[in-house]
Amino acid sequence: MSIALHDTRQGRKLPFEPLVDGEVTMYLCGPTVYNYAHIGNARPAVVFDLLARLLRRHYSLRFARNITDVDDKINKASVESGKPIDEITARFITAYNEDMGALGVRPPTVEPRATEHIAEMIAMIETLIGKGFAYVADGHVLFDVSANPDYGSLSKRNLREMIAGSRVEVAPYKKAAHDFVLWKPSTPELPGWESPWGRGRPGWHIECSAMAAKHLGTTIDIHAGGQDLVFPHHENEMAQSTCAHDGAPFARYWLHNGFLSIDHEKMSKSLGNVVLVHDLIKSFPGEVIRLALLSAHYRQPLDWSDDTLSAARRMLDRLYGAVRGIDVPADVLAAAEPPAALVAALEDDLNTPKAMAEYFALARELNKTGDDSERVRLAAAMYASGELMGFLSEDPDAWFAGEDTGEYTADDIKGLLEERKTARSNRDFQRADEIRDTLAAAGIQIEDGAEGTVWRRSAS
RNA sequence: GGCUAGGUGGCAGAGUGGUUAUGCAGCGGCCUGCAAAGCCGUGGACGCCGGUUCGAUUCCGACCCUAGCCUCCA
Repeated sequence: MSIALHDTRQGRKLPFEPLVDGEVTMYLCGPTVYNYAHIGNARPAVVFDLLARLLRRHYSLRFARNITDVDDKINKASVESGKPIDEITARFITAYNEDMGALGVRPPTVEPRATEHIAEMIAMIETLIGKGFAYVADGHVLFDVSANPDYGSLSKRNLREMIAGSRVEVAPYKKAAHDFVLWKPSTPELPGWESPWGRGRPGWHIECSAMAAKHLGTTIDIHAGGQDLVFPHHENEMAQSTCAHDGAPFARYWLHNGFLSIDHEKMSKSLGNVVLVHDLIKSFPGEVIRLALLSAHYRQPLDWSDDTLSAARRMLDRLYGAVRGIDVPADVLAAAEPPAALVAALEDDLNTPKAMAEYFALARELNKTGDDSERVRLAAAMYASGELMGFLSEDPDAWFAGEDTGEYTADDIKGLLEERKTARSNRDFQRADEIRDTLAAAGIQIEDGAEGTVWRRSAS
């Protein structure tokens, strides 16, 4: 077993070795809870859930995914909706976990909330001030980027370029344009906590540094997130943590997933093309959305369109079709393993397209063989692969039955198929075909197999 | 303007210095009462221009194009 991961900082694929033998720590930047998660938010959750599943095959994994529940966007949402902040954050934390759960994302080991770690943030800020990496100015505490020569090594940019490219007005209390806020004052109506610098709230980056240190330790193995977080968020986290911890490395491997676009456009409120997972799961099985998100390699850009989902649906139909009608005893299932080639593909920097190709190869092998014990063995491997990747969690018949549209219930269909069976045995093919056509018109396809007739609702 | 990734067959999307990706769609066949599903076979590709090489889609350089970041953003 050897896992290789692409590290953003070094810009290449590296063999993965945890700091402590047999144990892995991983931190993923989670949601800011002011709205429902969109499909772009879901990509890192799904991708790194898959990585977590893979890592757990070999290691004891401690996986933290934070919740940002103090943020100016939340404050804004509160003002706009007239609802208290607690109500908003509670609602969207629940919604996030439900939505991600529908996509097969398993809960992380810990899900720390920013508001429950204010003391740790204040302590870390005090440490940074004490060591000369931060300064107090006009009620704010700022990180002094110039005190950290390593700044820019993650996002591969240097200070001169950043200053030249800066389009932001520099706040008057900053010593330098690129210094960023660790703590800022709050007005009475805004959420705030008492601190050595007065009542205020944390800056955008310190929460992750504080929570990662508390729950995973000074040096973590894997830090993951979306590509757009590389700068400034992760660069700043790395600077804070490294400086607070006397130069101890913050994250040993930095993983970033590529951006998701919608019909070749950036997803944005102004374009009105934001796709919410909350809405999508009303129309599509979670596994279809999950596969759509995993259909491209995680570091590649992914363009989302109607075709993405229908293609994923057809792929899953093929997988479910292969295992349909095969009873796998529980003990066989428990002992089953995914094919080595599939695992190897995932262990090679999460090569999901390659893994899917191996998955289909397994399905083909299963479809080909007529040997019953072999079919059971291969079906068990199909399910074991599904367990690893987050697919085939449904009963195949239920999968193909889909959502009951109300036109024909499963019992109605069963009755019609009985009638058709009789007609066929009487060689009354006209009546048999009539029934088939009737069902087809309602979106129900039937398949006559050696073991009888099965049916499926075709994708809407 | 700077930084970082990309540009692969009808579509999606891996990968490789010379030999099949895979899925969907197409075509031919098998199976079927006919279909469907499945199986077998099959056509079709590596942005452009140079260079290295016996040989490049794969390595190097220039160019063109696209995306992300440089500002809250997964």
